[in-house]
Amino acid sequence: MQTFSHSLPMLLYGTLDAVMPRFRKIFKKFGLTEQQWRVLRVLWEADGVAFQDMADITLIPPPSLVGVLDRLSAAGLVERRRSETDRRQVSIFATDKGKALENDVRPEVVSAYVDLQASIDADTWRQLIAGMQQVIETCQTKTPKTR
Amino acid sequence: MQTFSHSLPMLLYGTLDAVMPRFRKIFKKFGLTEQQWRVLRVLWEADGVAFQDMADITLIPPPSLVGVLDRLSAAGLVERRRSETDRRQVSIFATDKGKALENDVRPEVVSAYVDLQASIDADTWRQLIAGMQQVIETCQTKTPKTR
DNA sequence: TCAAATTTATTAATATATTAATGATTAACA
DNA sequence: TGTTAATCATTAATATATTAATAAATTTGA
Repeated sequence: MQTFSHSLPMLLYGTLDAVMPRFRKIFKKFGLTEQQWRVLRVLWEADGVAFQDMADITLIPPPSLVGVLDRLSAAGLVERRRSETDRRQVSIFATDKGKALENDVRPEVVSAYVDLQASIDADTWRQLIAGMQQVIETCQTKTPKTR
Repeated sequence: MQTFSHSLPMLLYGTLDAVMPRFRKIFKKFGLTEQQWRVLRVLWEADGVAFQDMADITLIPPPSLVGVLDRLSAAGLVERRRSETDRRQVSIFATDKGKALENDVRPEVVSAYVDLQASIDADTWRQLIAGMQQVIETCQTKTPKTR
């Protein structure tokens, strides 16, 4: 079973399973899911993001993003605005309520992230990050995005 | 956005998004989903696996595994057998039809995996694998499994 | 200019993830 | 021994992923 469990995909899944529960616990404390947090995290850094860009940055597939935004809208945390120049396009904005969440949620998330990073040898961490970036770049040059 | 997109979780998700489509295409060619393939992959190596062990090895959460096994059973690829000594426990076995799939699917998957690995510098690959193993081990010593 | 092709967000259908709860069984132990 | 606690697979409810299809809007090219 060694080969299987030590394969790149299974280790990627396993690392996420090891790392994410602690973050999800924080999100849940504020009534957020992981995907909802990703959307807000992006808007806090630059409000007003095109739907497609949001999908690309958060890595949430467009059909899933529709539902995530529906629920964030229902919670009064974000709102959609249709472009005047091209009425097919939609941009997403954080509401005041959505913006206000940042001060509560983000410090805890940052703290957990700092703890995580501190628990790993610095060189190992750097190589891990660099390795993933290389895999991503290599794959997308071999299989360029259709868009 | 750099900080966010270069965080460990987002890079893990991004790497999976970069790597998995090619494999999923192969699975689909044989009518399998990724999770169904994982279950069969385990049974091909050692038939007759306890439900709980299957969940642990495949990283499929037990509630999801129930459905995966239901569909694999309906397709005639695996079967459940309840333990005689402890009737709570269930073990999973591949049927002849399930076993027969190995010769068709696995070579293609192995080939894609070899290609993937060959596209990445050997040292980078090794460090990537080692880094993830270290993160997994570090996290599970700090948060030992409840079971 | 106008019909065909393309883009954009969305819907649809099915599969899986997450968290909590449940029913059946077994273990613990007073 | 009998009752309580723990285990195991499963169900339930909701959210997300995957793939294909669709409706509305825009672009393209003859």
